[in-house]
Amino acid sequence: MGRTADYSKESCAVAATLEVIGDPWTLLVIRDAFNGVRRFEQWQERLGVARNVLAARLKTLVRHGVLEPQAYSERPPRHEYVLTRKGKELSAVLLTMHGWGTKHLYGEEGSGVTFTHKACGHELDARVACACCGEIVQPRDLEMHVREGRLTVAEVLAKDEAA
Amino acid sequence: MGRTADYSKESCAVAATLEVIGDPWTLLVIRDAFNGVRRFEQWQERLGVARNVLAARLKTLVRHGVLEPQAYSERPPRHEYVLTRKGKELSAVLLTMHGWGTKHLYGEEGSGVTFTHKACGHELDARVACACCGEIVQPRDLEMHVREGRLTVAEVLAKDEAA
DNA sequence: CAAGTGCGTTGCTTTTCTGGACTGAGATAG
DNA sequence: CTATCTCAGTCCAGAAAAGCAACGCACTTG
Repeated sequence: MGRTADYSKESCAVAATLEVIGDPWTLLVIRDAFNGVRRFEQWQERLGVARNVLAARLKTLVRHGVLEPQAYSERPPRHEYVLTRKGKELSAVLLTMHGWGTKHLYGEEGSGVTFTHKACGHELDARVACACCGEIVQPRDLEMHVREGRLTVAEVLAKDEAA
Repeated sequence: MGRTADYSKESCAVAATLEVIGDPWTLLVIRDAFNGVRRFEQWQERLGVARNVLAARLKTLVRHGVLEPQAYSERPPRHEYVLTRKGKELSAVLLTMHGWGTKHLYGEEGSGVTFTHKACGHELDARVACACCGEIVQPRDLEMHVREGRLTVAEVLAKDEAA
């Protein structure tokens, strides 16, 4: 494609997140990472994504600390990519997308991918809860606010890559 | 850009969802919709997105039933776009992205956009909960499964547009 | 020493975005 | 009753990014 979309002048956590995981394929790379994929060839084969694009995605995910390269062989020098804690916490995004797609696109039968909640053993139906009061958040309970004078996405991402 | 990425052969609710909201700008269009934006010119001005791209995005969001055109003037004939129920439920995705970006990209001070949970009056810190047992879902509690023989994303989206 | 594996890079084509000008129906102003 | 303004787009040239396929390189295996 040409993903020229540039959200960097915004000053919003959603826009900043999109700057990290908003490229085409990126979220599917992460999804597969949750399913145990760790190596270039595995992603390439499963997704059918172009090799140069995959290489670019892996590079930026590492740059942003979502994936971490880990050597699994000295000779020949080979490494695999594992999810960092930061990366694992993207499961929240994956789960809500999965939930929405299951409810509104796939029907009852569900899609070819499911998540199990090991704590209770059931297939997970994800809801968003408020960390403060614990209630399930309904769209009508939301109010969005905009504040001025915050760091732009560009500034925030520069810091993020430095870290 | 050139978003040529084609997930349609996949058979996964995440991929299907990406096919609807995975285009650049789309999620920011929806974010602004939650903030009360309803008209072409408003989105265009706020986001600075190219007009043709915005027109294309609005069209596909309508096609997928995320936005609904609603006349607000007969003469001249003008309409605005309002979120459907399906669209409002994308708040879950927005909230988890916002949460991740706030935690991992912006720090304590937060970004320029916040959500308030009207039920408890606090700034919302979104968590993913299991609808079945009510527990907050930790990444480590997840297990992903792949099943065969499900509808492909292409098939599901064709149905969705028909509906 | 020939072929294979894992992980990319390089080059060329195609698709999509960007930016800006332009259109068209109607409202508003003088 | 012509001239400008608003809204909601469309159109077009050019740039940026993805798609595809071939090649490179460092080792290993037969």
